[in-house]
Amino acid sequence: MAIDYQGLVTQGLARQISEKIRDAILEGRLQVHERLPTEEELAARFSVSRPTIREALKRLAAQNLIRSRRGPTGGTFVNRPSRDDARGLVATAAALLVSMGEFTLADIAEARQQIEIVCCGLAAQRRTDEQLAAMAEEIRLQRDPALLDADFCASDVRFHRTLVEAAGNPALEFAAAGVLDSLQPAVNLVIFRFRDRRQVALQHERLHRALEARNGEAACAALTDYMNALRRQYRKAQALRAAPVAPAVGGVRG
Amino acid sequence: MAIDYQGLVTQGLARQISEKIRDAILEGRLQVHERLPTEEELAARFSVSRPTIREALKRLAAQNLIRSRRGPTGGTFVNRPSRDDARGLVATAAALLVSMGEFTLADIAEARQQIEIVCCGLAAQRRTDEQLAAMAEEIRLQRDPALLDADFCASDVRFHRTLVEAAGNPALEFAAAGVLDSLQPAVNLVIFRFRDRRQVALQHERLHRALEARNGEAACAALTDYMNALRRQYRKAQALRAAPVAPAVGGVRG
DNA sequence: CTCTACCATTTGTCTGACAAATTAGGGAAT
DNA sequence: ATTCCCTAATTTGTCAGACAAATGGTAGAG
Repeated sequence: MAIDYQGLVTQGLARQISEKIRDAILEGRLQVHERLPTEEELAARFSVSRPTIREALKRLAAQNLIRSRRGPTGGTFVNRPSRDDARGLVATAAALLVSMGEFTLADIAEARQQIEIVCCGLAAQRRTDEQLAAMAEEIRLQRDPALLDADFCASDVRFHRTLVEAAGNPALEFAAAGVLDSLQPAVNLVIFRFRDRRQVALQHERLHRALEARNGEAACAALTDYMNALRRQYRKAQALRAAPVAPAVGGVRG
Repeated sequence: MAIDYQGLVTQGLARQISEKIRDAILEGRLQVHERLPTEEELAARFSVSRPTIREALKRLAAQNLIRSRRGPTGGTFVNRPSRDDARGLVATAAALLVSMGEFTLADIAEARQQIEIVCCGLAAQRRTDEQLAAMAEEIRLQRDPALLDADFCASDVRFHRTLVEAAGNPALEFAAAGVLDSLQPAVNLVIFRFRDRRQVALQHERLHRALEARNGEAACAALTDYMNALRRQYRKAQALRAAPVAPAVGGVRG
């Protein structure tokens, strides 16, 4: 392969430029909060026009890699990527894959169960009192009969996110982000009609007590029961969707 | 909160437009492979200029949500998001977080161990012969003394990715993508000098045999030993970095 | 010394234009 | 009649210049 021919320039200037800058950030040649040259200067450096530079910067802005401000002290700055930003990116990607049917609900439920079981073991050792209190607060919320279904689901997500957080491992939290923030709502949307909210709150409380006592095995058992119940309800929902005698399930498409 | 004041238009037109289109895709109002209007028509619809539309489209292109082609049958099309694209996004985000020091190496190692242990149990039941063969091939590669360190690490990553794949759960695979594709190379870069390659290949083979026999517990045990050894070597590397008597570790910054 | 008004700088957006790519269709040659 | 090539049309990619909006600094007035 002695062929290069000057690097195949047929891929779009903006794309190449954005990748150059992205690599510079990833490799640390551009420090966080460092201000990069003005758009005009960048255009001169790369020998392209300003709109092209702007398109390249937009690509990076879409990934939250840079931020821009107007004014004399303004300009384009390298962003410190926050965990929440990363979580959002992962959640979006996961949501897309779900909506395209790349995952089955059974896949999602299983992945969630396995990851959360891991978290239960770790959280039993490492949970803080604050995290315990946050879980208790969600349980209290979930007991409110006036709570809307959507809010109940949101509370459910927050509860389980707190569980993962209580495992005290940011890397694990990152890995779980996609499954929790995006996949669980998908599950909820399908089957929340069939979920007994009091039962859910009860199981949550059982889990909470186990973590309070730092009893990892009890926590795992509680979670397993919870997930098994969820799976039963999911199968029930699936059966009804397969043979929809009564329009019990509201159509997803409005 | 009776305040809205027409929705705060101070966020950038391109951003708003890209979010509108993104939501349309996520909610299924735009089908995959559907062609959306030409840039000119979009500009007219949104009452903005074409560069603004282009900036919005660039943001979406950066997320692989759309693709563009020139020509009469060209235009902008909705992309079917592939798992590899998603994996790439997650890996990039993870790499960024690692380079910013959001995760410690201990976090990463633990997350990897926990997730892979889960996969071991599932893979013992579900692994296909093809996956088994792929693992064997990697082991054969890893036994080659002429293999470069970088290639050895790459083979290591592929081996473990196959393990996750053998668990037969796409959602779990997605969750593990960040930890495997991006975090493990980071680990390898730090400590690969200290890893006994024959030892690694041996442990891999032990894992391979356990999966071949569909023995989940043996697979978990093999992986645990492997990860514990890795952790020991990591601590050794860390100690050397803390007190660098000899320049055994090449600087990362060249 | 403090506050206000102006100003310079930088990004955000617009207008208009041309270049490049790619397909459709017509015309010519076999 | 069929096949090949060439031209034209359409759409994105890039460029150039300009003005608007925001924002922080600074000079001047009280």
